[in-house]
Amino acid sequence: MKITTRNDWLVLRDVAPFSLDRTLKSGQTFRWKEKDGVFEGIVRDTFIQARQEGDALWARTFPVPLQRGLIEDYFSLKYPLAEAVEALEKDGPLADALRTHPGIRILRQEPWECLASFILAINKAIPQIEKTVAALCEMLGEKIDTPGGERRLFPTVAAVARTSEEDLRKTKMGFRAKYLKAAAQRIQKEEIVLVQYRESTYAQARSALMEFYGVGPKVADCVCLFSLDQPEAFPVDVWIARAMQQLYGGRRKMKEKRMHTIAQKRFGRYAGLAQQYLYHHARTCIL
DNA sequence: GTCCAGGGATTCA
DNA sequence: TGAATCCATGGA
Repeated sequence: MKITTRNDWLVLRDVAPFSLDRTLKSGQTFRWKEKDGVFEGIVRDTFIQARQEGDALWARTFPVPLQRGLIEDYFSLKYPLAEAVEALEKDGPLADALRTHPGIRILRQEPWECLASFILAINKAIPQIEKTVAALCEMLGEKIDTPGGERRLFPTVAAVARTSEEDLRKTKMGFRAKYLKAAAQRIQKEEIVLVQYRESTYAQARSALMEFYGVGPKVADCVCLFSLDQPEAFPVDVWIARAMQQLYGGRRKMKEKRMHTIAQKRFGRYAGLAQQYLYHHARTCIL
């Protein structure tokens, strides 16, 4: 990867394999918006505009320009994706998904935003999740000025913790409000630092997350995979369950426990990546 | 009106 | 242990 600048744009060349579009639309994150091929989003305190031209990723950041490290880190551009895909392609049933949707990478998100977002995602459809997350940010996020207008950061733990369940529910999060508030209050009270689980084993990180009220195996796995450097995490939602049943299940109904066993055995340290391709494939093609 | 969604807690057998 | 049931909400 070679990086140059054009005015305040960063140009990251030779990022292949990488698809900005598929990566941001594969259900990992809920705040990015696209117009005319330009994606706009907020990562931590930074507003980002990004577009892809072939094997080059163009990006600019506000208010601090040229945040090359942030871009490389968030999009996992240094992750050896070609090597991972080559290994996964040896698994026959997975080959279609890998070939049909090249360039999906696992984002490296901020853990609190990731945890909160996937609590809000419980038993919701993606457009609804996006609306609720947007409403929550609008209600509680800090304002920042950007060239695209005024935007808001994702709300802090403290901001959520001090908001009543009744007010949280104004964002249409429903029964998830008590889960979200409980998580924020516990993090604050016990001074939990979520990024510490980047240094833990997958099993430790997963079980620690499941101690949060309202966080089960699926939400814990999403947070492990999308924010805590736990690549073997394998979130099983309804789409993954269907895909696993169809590709690896045969006649009898496969239980969730077995799906995790299969993922670990067949995909190992690439399980999370395999899951992301299966998820996108299930939603766009096979089911 | 009915079913479903990047599920989890609770209740019941 | 494991299988129903309830939970809010909006789109299809």
